[in-house]
Amino acid sequence: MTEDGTLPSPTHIDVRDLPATCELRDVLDRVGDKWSVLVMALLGTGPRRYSELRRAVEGISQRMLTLTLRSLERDGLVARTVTPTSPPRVDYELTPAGATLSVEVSSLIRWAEEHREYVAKSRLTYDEVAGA
Amino acid sequence: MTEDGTLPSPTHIDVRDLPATCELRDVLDRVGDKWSVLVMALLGTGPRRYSELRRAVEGISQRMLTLTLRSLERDGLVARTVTPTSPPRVDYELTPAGATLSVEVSSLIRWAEEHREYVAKSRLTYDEVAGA
DNA sequence: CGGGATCCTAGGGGATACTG
DNA sequence: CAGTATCCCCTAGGATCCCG
Repeated sequence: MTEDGTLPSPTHIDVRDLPATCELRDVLDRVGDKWSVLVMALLGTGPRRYSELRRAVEGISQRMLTLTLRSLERDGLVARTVTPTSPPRVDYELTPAGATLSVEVSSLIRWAEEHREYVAKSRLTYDEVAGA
Repeated sequence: MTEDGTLPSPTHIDVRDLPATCELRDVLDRVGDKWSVLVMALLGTGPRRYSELRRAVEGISQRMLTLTLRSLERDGLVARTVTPTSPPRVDYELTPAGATLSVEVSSLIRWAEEHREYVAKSRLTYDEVAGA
């Protein structure tokens, strides 16, 4: 809340744990969204063209890829470079700030890879107990 | 890569970078969702009761808190303990696997905190140029 | 090739009310 | 206290077509 700089009411508990939850949210939303994390991780390995990203992220629609890239660009995490050849060529690469995020995101993906089976198993067990 | 329009090396791109994108997705979705990351981070500092979480995560609806906790439990990341006193008491804590994720998630939050201003500034600049 | 503009639908998620 | 159940809105996001 409090966009004007005034601090939120000091009466609440959480602030020590999660300072400025609300304001963090929209930064985290970028990380949290469906595609950004994949795109960031990919760009972490080097610049990519639009079409490369489209093929690499497999399953993303051109609309969402564009939207994702725009948001990332807007947030200063990705830089867009247009080379007006014909056909046109557009490259995307991480900014320095983007690179630092990419590191975090990549370790998140690593976590997901390492725990994929565990999670799958947990779900089966849970559903089994609850379901039937 | 290639300065002209020709393709770089053949179909090399994604798989080694993002193996099994599709299957990773539903694990990442848990991280990516709006509330899980906050809840995980909070639980990373110790067990919490339902009502504590509700107040701490401030802004979450009881519905979403329950849903979030259920998913996390289902994924084997959070353990639920009911103490049938009256009034009833329910505690949530991270499982060992959950704890490892909590670490990742927390560093993500730290990133968000550290770059909040940068992101905000970037957005202003971008919007300004775009002429919104 | 790299997008913008449109249309449209599933389901994420808030508000509110009820229960053991 | 710790949920469950309903209603309902809204927008994330896929599909499609077009354009420089």
